Order: sequence, then C-alpha cells, then structure tokens
Amino acid sequence: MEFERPFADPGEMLPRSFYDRDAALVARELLGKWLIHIVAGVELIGRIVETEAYLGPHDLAAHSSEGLTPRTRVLFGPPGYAYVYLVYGLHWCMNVVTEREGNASAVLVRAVEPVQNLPGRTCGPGLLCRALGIDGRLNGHDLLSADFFIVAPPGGREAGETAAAPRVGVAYSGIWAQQLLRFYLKGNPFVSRP
DNA sequence: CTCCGGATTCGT
DNA sequence: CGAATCCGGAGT
Repeated sequence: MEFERPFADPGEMLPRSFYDRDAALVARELLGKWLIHIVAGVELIGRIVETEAYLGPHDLAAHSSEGLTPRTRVLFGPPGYAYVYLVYGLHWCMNVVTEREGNASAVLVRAVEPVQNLPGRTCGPGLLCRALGIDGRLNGHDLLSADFFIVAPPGGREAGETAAAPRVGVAYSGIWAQQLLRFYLKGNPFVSRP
C-alpha cells in the first residue's frame, strides 16, 4: 500500500548556499518559491510574490543599521535563518537572513499567494505571518528545518515576469529610499500594492 | 525609568 | 488620515 506523499517535499528545500548570496539577488529569486510552515501536522503553504532586500548596516533602511543589539542579533548571524520581529506593536514581519555571517543583510517577505491551508488575507508582511502562523517564536529558527522551509515549486514552474520598485515605508532613509530593492511578480493580484 | 517612533493594517 | 498597540533604543 502506498503512503500519501507530503504536498511539498522537505528534501527539495533550498540549500544554505541559496541564501549565502547578495540580498537583492536572493530577494528576486525567492519570487515564485513556496514558503512552508508545518503546524501540528498541517502544511501551511504560500507562494512568495513580493519581497524586499535590506543590504546591511550601511543601508539606512535596514534594522541592522542600528548595529548588533538583542533585537538584530539574528540578522548578524549566518544565512538561511528567519528574522521575525514585531512592528507597530501588532504585526509580525518575517525576513530571511542572507549573505555570510556578519553581513547582516536580509530579505523581507511582503506577500504570498495562498497555495495550501492559508486562511484569510496574505497580501502584506503582517497578514502573511498571521496566515502562516509565524510569530516571534520563530525568530532565529533555521529555514533548513523539517517544519519551516522554502522550496522551488514542484514541476519546475517558472515564476513569471518580475518587476522592481522602491521599498515600502522607508522614506526616512534618504538615498536608500529610492533604491529599487522591492521585487514582485508583475500583475499578481496578491502583491500588497500596485 | 520614560519617551519616541516604527520594514502595518483597518476603519473612518 | 488616524488609531491601535508594544518593543527596542536612546536619553534623563
């Protein structure tokens, strides 16, 4: 008798080397990938449709520009770990740490398209964390874990046409506000804003 | 210890 | 456009 295979195969998860590269490159290549969180045996899956790259301490829009603090500890660590923090006292935001340890760059996941078991809206960094059950407990969690990981979608599907734009909500950061470090799938209805 | 402001969202 | 709501960082 054949056992049912999991919907997403943990054996296909993106390797550490995927994250150990330029943050803007990782941000663009994460588009179309599946973010998977398994909670109590339930597979929560979202297709990443919008990301932002934060380049490191020199990037005045990045949290790591505050330096190494208890909050930014994970950002300064090795690539492939989740940096999860609370914004405005109520919404969780999830990042993936990129590049080598100490570089303190990361990619913020801003929107996903529901694939499996995602209740409610997912078009915004706070909303997708709610739908995927992501909160502060996952700060510092390895994204090469059996219950929390990212894979290329089955069947080798292409992500589609991508676009770049200025990042959202970083007007205070001077010249960094204009950089085209926000990436999204063109025309995808789950992108948080046009 | 207090104060300020934020990588947001939702309702007015 | 403003409120909700809480934590980290900076200043007293």
